[in-house]
Amino acid sequence: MLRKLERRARLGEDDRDALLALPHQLRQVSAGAHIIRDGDRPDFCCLLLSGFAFRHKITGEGGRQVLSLHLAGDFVDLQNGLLEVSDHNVQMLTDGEVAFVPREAIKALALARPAVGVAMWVDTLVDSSIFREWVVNVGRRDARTRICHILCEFSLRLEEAGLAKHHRYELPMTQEQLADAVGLTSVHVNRVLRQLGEEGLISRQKRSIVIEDWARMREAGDFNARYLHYDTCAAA
Amino acid sequence: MLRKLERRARLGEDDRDALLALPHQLRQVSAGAHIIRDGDRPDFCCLLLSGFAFRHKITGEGGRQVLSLHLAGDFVDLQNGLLEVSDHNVQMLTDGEVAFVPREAIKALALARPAVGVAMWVDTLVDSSIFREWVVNVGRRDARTRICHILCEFSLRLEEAGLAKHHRYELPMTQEQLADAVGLTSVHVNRVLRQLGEEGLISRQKRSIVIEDWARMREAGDFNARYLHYDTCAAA
DNA sequence: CGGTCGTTTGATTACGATCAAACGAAGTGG
DNA sequence: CCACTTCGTTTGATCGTAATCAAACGACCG
Repeated sequence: MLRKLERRARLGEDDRDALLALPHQLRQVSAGAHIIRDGDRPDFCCLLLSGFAFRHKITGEGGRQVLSLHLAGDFVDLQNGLLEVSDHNVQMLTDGEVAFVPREAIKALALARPAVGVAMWVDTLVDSSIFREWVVNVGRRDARTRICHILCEFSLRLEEAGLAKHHRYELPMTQEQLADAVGLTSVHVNRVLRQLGEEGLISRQKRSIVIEDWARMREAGDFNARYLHYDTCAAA
Repeated sequence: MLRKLERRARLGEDDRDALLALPHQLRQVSAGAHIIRDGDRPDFCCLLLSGFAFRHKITGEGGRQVLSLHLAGDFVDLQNGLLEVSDHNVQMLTDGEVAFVPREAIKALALARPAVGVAMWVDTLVDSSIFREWVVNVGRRDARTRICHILCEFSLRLEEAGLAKHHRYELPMTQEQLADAVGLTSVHVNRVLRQLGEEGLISRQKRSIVIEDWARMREAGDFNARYLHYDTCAAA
């Protein structure tokens, strides 16, 4: 779980020990469970140990916008270590296990061990980059392109986490949740998915997705993995 | 210019001195000048001293999505201090002055003075929060709501920076750029602006905007300033 | 004085939303 | 074990918001 952070900055032995020594409380949570709600003043931030989680916001009209998907190993809400009040919801997508780490411990760690602080910072910067790409996705791409794009992103991220191979994976969300991630209705998402299947770009049964033609899919989704910053490591 | 950072974390005298001692190169830049391009490997990050800047991405189809607006005093591209390659463009909206600070100096400062590192981290976390709100804005709100929302955001941010008063300000961008920020066409933005004027929510002449009825505007824009995190200060 | 850029207005089109309904799978309870 | 509910998926028909295409206007600039 801290393999991710280590990729983000060069950490010493002590740094790693300090991370592992973080006080925390483990909890089993089931699908749909709320971890944090918009407006809360949480006194912890949460590290996802297994399962999937997502962040989202609800508009005044009742619309939901999914903001991000989180995999096992993600520090889902590092923001909450430093910002006073949460500006969005965090909810479980599947059953899973979460470690709750006190805010103060995170802050203290960042101050006491700057290398760890920088690693966590980089982690949130990559999150930020993904948000930017999502702004582009929902703001300036048509339905088909949006969906192809997000399917590409999921494929790479799941593969990177060892949860997928050969562009074949289990979609960790319903079509309705997917729709809320790309700013469309579930009805339209369903139609586009069918069409992508007919065109031979993907095949699927239930939630299982196979990207049959990565090159065409990349093209169709206007996808460039640069924003995932897989190559970045802030050497200390 | 470092007033902003000081609001984000308690800094000591030494910390402030270290910030002011950052090596940098001043440059006058004119409207439209590119500061960083998508795909660059910059060796600096830039602090905006005067004028306005914005970040944006271009899709494969040629569409532009504006990602953020930056005011004098903003560390526009702190990401570039730590991420290897830029995932978006940064461009000047108006003439202005920019200080270029070497990447390595930023990294070194974050490691040597953790309190400053945390302050910069918090700054990027707030940026992140704004990106999330923009995802919601373009993903799940209709044209009218989007535009009201962004006009509210600009009003507060400009006022906070001392560049506006009583919900009256000079819009730092053209309607076309505004359209690219909210994921609409400039034609439609223009129509909505006219309509908002007719309804008495705003009045305007050229770029000058007055929000005539803040309460109704907030309502119309589904606007809640929480995501700007003005109250947040990570005490050391 | 033309030329460019940004704004404004009109007419038409189209993409995706909405409304509606059926279906299958999984889970619940009698 | 089967009726029944619930949830997610699928398909069809219609509607509406914002895009597109087109053109005129005003301001500023060289």
